[in-house]
Amino acid sequence: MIRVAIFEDNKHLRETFELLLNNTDGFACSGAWPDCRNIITNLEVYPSDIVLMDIEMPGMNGIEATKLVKQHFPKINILIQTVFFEDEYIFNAICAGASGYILKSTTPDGYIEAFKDVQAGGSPMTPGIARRVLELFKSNLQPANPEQDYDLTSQEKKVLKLLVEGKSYKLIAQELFVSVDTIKTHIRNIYAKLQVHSGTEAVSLALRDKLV
Amino acid sequence: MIRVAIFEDNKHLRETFELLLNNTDGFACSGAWPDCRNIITNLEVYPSDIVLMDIEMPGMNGIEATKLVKQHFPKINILIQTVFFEDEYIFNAICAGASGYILKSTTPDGYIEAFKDVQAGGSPMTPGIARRVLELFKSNLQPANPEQDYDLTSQEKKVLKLLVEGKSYKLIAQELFVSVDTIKTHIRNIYAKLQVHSGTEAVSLALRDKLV
DNA sequence: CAAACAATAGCGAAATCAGGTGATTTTATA
DNA sequence: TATAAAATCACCTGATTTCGCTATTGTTTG
Repeated sequence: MIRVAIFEDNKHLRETFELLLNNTDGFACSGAWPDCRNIITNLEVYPSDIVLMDIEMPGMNGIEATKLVKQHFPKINILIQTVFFEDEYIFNAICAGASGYILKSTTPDGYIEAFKDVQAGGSPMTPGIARRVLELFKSNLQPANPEQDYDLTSQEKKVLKLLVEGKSYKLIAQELFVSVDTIKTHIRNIYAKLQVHSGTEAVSLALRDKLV
Repeated sequence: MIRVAIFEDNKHLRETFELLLNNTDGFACSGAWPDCRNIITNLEVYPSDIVLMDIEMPGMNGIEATKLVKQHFPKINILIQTVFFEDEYIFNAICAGASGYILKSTTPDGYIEAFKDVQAGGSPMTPGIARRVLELFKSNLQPANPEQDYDLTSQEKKVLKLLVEGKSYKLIAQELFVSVDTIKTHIRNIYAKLQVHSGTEAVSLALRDKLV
């Protein structure tokens, strides 16, 4: 029996969900509330496997509530439903720990499917949402610079790595068993190749372009 | 009419897809190949809206092929299908520009649905895959350190930001319209708060913990 | 083999930085 | 309005860094 708690401010929708769940084999509605006041207490009193969460609600919004629930009940899967398509919402919902994100246009069967998917460890998503997630993923993850190699030699890479770790010339020299003057030479060459003029600049560039 | 090109090394599957597409209203199979040799030429000769791409294929694998196709035909949507559930594959497929990622267990109707979703600008995903994407998203995007604030004041943050940009004390002073000695003081305080002893260390930490 | 490159090393000078100490003014907030 | 926190500035010292030039020793490669 999969227990689903509903947080949805629209009375009609809320009651529809409740009815749908209680009339579907294998499902039960563990509770339905119009807002997230006392959400933690409510979920303590009415144990649930899944929370269906509306984003736009009076008082605390669904994303804040998601964070809160995840803190107190990490095992509960939270399915976000909304009419909003905004990247901002999607992004925040994911970061808050949502296990799924569906649009409100979904059919009753669609909801039941989504609940089953969530319970099985999946993350149902409207394809349109999924596309946004992929785009967000790409734009946030790929640091633009694919093929900037700067032609650093292996020794130069080692030196740069140690520089990134905040080591001084002297320490780097010790670590690589060479003289400080050699490190000076290497760093001079690194600066020339990266077109920078200070350690901080080099470190910045190295981290941004993933040279280390 | 949605034109779908198939790249799938399994002969039986390939022919099944061809049949399915040619017998579904609104769809046509623009071509079916067992590998990605001459994929660009093939797609030039047989224009397509969607490519259904297997990952595991002899010769060039589906992810490499996806990259290639996206380079030449940015408008073609590529639907990856695979039996693999590996994060590595999912990650690379997304970065390569795939518009969807479904498991091979999908039903014929499921494929048609997926094609429609892709054509409508969505990214159909098996819920299990979607979960992996969300996890990847969270782990790759949130760099571990949510609660390290270091209590930097707003001016200190500005200074740190400029330091990260590789500016010297003198330049930072000019930019903030204060004296170099003030900048020195700020940087001394920043170092104390971050527990570091050099600019490179501070920049490293700032970038890693997203303080800027 | 000669040329190019990588890695090593040195010297010197000017600039910059890291730290210590102390102090004043502004701003926020209880 | 009193107090704390933030922001400002100064002076000093020693250490470190940046950058100029030069040079030797291997290694690779056309």
